[in-house]
Amino acid sequence: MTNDARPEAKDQGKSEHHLIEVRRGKAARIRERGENPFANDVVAGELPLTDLRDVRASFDGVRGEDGRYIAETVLPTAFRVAGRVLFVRGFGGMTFVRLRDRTGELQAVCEEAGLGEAFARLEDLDLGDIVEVAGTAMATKKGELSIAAKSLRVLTKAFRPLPTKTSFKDVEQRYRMRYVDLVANPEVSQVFRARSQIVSAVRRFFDSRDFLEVETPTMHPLIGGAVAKPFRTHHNALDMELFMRIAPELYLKRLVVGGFERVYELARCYRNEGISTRHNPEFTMLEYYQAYATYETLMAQTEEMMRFVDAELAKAMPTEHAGWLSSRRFTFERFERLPMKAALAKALELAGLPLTVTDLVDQPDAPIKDWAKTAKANGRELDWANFRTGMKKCTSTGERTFVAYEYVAEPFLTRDYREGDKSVPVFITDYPFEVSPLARKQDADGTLVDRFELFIDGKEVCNAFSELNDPEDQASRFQSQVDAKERGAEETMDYDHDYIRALEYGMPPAAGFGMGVDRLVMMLTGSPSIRDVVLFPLLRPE
RNA sequence: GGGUCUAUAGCUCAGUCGGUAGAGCUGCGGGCUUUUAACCCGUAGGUCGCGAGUUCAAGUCUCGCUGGACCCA
Repeated sequence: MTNDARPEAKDQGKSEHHLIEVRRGKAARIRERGENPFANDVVAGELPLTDLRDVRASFDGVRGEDGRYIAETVLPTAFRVAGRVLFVRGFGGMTFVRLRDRTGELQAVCEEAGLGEAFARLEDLDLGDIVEVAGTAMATKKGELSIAAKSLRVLTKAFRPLPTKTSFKDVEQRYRMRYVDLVANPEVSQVFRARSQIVSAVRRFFDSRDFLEVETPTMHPLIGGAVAKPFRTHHNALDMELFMRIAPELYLKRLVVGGFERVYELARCYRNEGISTRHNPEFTMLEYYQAYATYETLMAQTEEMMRFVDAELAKAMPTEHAGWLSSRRFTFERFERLPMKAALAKALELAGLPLTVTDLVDQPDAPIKDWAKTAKANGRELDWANFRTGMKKCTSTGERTFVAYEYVAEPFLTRDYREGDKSVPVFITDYPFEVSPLARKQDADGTLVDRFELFIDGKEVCNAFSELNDPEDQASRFQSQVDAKERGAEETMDYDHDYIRALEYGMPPAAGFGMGVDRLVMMLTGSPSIRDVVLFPLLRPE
C-alpha cells in the first residue's frame, strides 16, 4: 500500500470530506481568536435583533415604483440582524453577504471602513453559516436595501456545504434530508407553510361551528373504523396485541353517544399498505361527527369548508396562492352531485356500452374485445383485466355495482363533469350497503346507504355518511365482516362489542365525515405527490 | 406484484460510431471598491451504483442484482 506515504493527497481524494475539513479548519481559526463558532449569546446585544422583514418594512415609504431604494432617502438607522448566509460575493474592497431568516432576505455590505480588522476575517465565512450582523441601513447604487456592516460574526459554523444555484433535485435525497431541501428549494417551504395555514383554517371552520376538537387513542385493541391493513404492536405490561389506528371513527361516535354532539379530530392514521404518490403509511385524516345532521347537511357543509379553507389560504399567502390557482385544473365554483348508479349508467352510455356490462363482464363468453373496441372508439380505455378480476371477487350485487362504477365511471369523472376548462368536484352518493359497513341504510331503499364521496380533480378526498345508530343492524354488519374474514377476506373489521354496547345506550341521529388532509393540501398547492406535503415521508433505511 | 425510465465529481449535468473522464457551480490560491446566477486568471476534486459477460479495448453493448422516479394494480 502506498497511500500511507501521502495521507494528505489521499484525504483530498475524498471531495466531500475535504470540503468538510476546510470548514472545520475555519471553525478552529474562529476558536483561536477566542470566539465561539457555536455561539448562543445573541440576546445579549444592546440593540434588539430585528427580523429581516421588519428592516424592509421600515423603509416601505421610500421604496420606488420598481421596488428599488434611493440611497439618499434611506436613513442610516442602526439594526442588528441574524440569518443564514445565502451567498458571499467578494468584490475587491467590498463584500456582499446575503442573509435569510424565516421572514425574508437582506444583504449586508462589508467594507474595511466599517468592519476594520474584522474585514479580513470574512475569509472564515462560508455559504450556509448562520451569522449576526450589526450596522446601519443603506441602499446600494443599484437600489438594493442593505445593512452597512459595523460588525459581523459567525454564530453557527456550517460544516457541510449547502447546495447552491443549481438546486437540490434528487428526489430521494430531498425527502431524506428535508432540512436541506427546505433551505435549498424555497417553493418546498411554501408548501409546508400552506399546509399549516390549511390545517389552521380547518380548525377555525369547525371551532366557529361549535365543534369540539378531541384526541382519541391511536393504539387500538381491535381493527375498526375502516377497511385497511393495520400495523401491529404490543404492550408489554398488559401483554396485549394492539393495532395502530386506521381510523378514529368508532371512538368519535362513542363521544357522540356521550353527548359531544359535534366533535372533530385531526387524526394521524397508519395503514400497512403500499407506498405511492397518493399513499404514505402514516397520514392525517380529518374526521368529524355532527348529531341531528344527515349526509346531505354534510354535503353542503363540505362545499362551504372547501371554499372557506381555500379563501383563508389565499388571504394568508396571496402571492403563492395566485400561482397555485392559475395552474389548477379544477374549480370550487360549482359541485356536482350524483348517485353512483346514475354515474355508472352515464359512463356506460358515454362509452357506448350496454347496461348489461355490469352483469356479464366476468362471464367466460363476455364480448370483452368488442366492448373494448367500442369504448376506445368513444375515447375511453378501461382496465378490463382488473375490472374482471375485481368482479369475480364480488359476492353481492351491491359490490358489483361498486366495482363497475370504479372501473367504468370513476377514472373519467374529471372528463365528464366540467365547467369551462376546469373540472368540477363531484359528490358520488347512494353507495351500496355492502361496501359501507358503518353507514345508515336509506329509508326508501334498503340496498343503499346515505353516503357520499367527494372527488376533486379525479381524486377521492372525502367520504361521509349518515351514521348507522341501530345497534342490531350494526351488530349484523360486524358479523358479516367476521364471516367474510372466515371466508378468507384479508381486510375486514373486527367485531367491536363495546361499540355495540355504546350504541345500545343510544346515539342521536348523526352524520360523519372523513377527509384526507394530505390530499387536500396536494390539491390546493398543486403538489403531485403526497411526499411533497409530508415533511418526513417513510423511506427505506439508508 | 406488472410496465416505462433512470444511476458519471459535494451539487446540476454532458459524454457521438466501443478507443481509457468533461463543463458550470461549490472548495482552494490570486485579481477586481456597488455585486444581484457578478466577472477574470489559476488549481484541486472520479472504484462512471454493484457483479458477470462480449471485445484487443466497456461510462458506452448484453445479462443479472441493488437503489430511485413515474404509471398501473
